[in-house]
Amino acid sequence: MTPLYLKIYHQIKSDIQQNVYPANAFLPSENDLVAQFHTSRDTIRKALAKLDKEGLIQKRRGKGSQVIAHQLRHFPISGLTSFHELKLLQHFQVVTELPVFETITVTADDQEVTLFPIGTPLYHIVRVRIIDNIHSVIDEDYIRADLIPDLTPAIAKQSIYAYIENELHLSVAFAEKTITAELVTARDRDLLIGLPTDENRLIQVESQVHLSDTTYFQHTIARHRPDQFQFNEFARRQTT
Amino acid sequence: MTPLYLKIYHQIKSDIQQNVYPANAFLPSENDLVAQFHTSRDTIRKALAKLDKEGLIQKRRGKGSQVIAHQLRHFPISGLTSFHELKLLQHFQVVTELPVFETITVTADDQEVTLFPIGTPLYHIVRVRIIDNIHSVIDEDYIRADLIPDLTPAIAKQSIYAYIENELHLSVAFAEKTITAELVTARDRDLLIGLPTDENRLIQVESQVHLSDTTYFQHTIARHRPDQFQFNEFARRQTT
DNA sequence: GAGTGGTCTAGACCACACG
DNA sequence: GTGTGGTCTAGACCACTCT
Repeated sequence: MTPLYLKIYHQIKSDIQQNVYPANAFLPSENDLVAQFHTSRDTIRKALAKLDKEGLIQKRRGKGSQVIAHQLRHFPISGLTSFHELKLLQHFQVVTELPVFETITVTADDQEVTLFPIGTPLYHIVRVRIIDNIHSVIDEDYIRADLIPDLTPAIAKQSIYAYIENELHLSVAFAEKTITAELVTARDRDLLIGLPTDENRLIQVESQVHLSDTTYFQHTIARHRPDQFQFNEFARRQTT
Repeated sequence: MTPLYLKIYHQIKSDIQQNVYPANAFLPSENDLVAQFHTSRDTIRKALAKLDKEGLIQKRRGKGSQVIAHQLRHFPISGLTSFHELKLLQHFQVVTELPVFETITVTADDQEVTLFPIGTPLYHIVRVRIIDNIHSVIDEDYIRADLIPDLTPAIAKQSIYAYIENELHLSVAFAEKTITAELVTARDRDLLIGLPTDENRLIQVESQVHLSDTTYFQHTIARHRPDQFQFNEFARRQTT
């Protein structure tokens, strides 16, 4: 059963996108929405809080909730959305290659890279994403094999997250991400066919991903061809 | 007057950082906290929601609120925090140069770059940040001069945000950010003294910043030396 | 003064985890 | 069953904006 506040959130979000509430217009007041949806103010406020967090509206005391006019029609790449889901939103032709699919056990050497304890059984998966015929990204994954069993190359070529969430019914909760610019290695040049020779760095997005019971189950290193990389974010000023 | 839920948030956050609640431990239940702080459950839940959003705790239905053990002791560079504030958190020696400080009026050419309408009066400010003796960042700002009057080079060398918020009492609300890797220009080489010649790109963080009445007042382009760039983020999986 | 969103209260029922 | 967090209600008072 979907919570009521989420239904209201989706309704209002849809109305914003359909221009029922155009950019810079004000939504009905919270009291009006209470009457309109036959619910309590707290429920309305939860729906509006979610719209606010995502950057669709700006709330102002004494005035109302105003629809934000976005400069760039961005879909945030932020917020832990997987590659597969991202590509569905867009209309790119994507081919995935799978140069590495193996199971390993963490050694002292691996430990520093993966941040998993020695002895942990892992899947080690390397995928190359070819987007509209350009070798764009190298995705390297280390995934705990005891928690995520029976991974197959077929699943890796589709969506690992869909398998984790829909088949295993595990809940992915949060990740710590770090974006840096790293020097190109010989292996990078092997995998990213067509990378111009004067490019000396790739943009790296490194993530440690955790389940909702806070167990750390996945380490991902995505290395992007620099001219194909873009990261968008909607950020609110901290209130502290 | 600070709202009660923020006081409770700060108290619990401090307790987490002081290891009163160590990593992986559970906080007292919401009902216990209600008794402890002599308040209502909703107020406690607001405080916990803020801790959850910032990645300090993970809430789990039927179990409790667990302190997240962070792999990297990160302070998120995310969330619209200004350069000046960031540097205060750390202990770097920072020198700011000010090669450009001028007022301009937007022309047809500028419009595409700044996204401001033709005729808008702007401050155009370029700052170079030298961190621990390394020329690390070029900050280029376009700021609406009608909204943010009387800017001076002295203010630009300190913190423009402190001036906006503490002197003008305006409220910075949100920004749209885009991170890309851009080709180095001749001007970049002039300003970023010491940039290695084999580096062909800078990491660019472009932001459109808005006030709480949603007016767009600042366009910022920060270009980082690639070996000095790092961007950290705590991201939760979208519930949609 | 009227209307707006921000905070706070006190209570209810539900879904889930665990013994 | 007991305890946990998740949702929802109905009401109150406050701070702010605008006329």
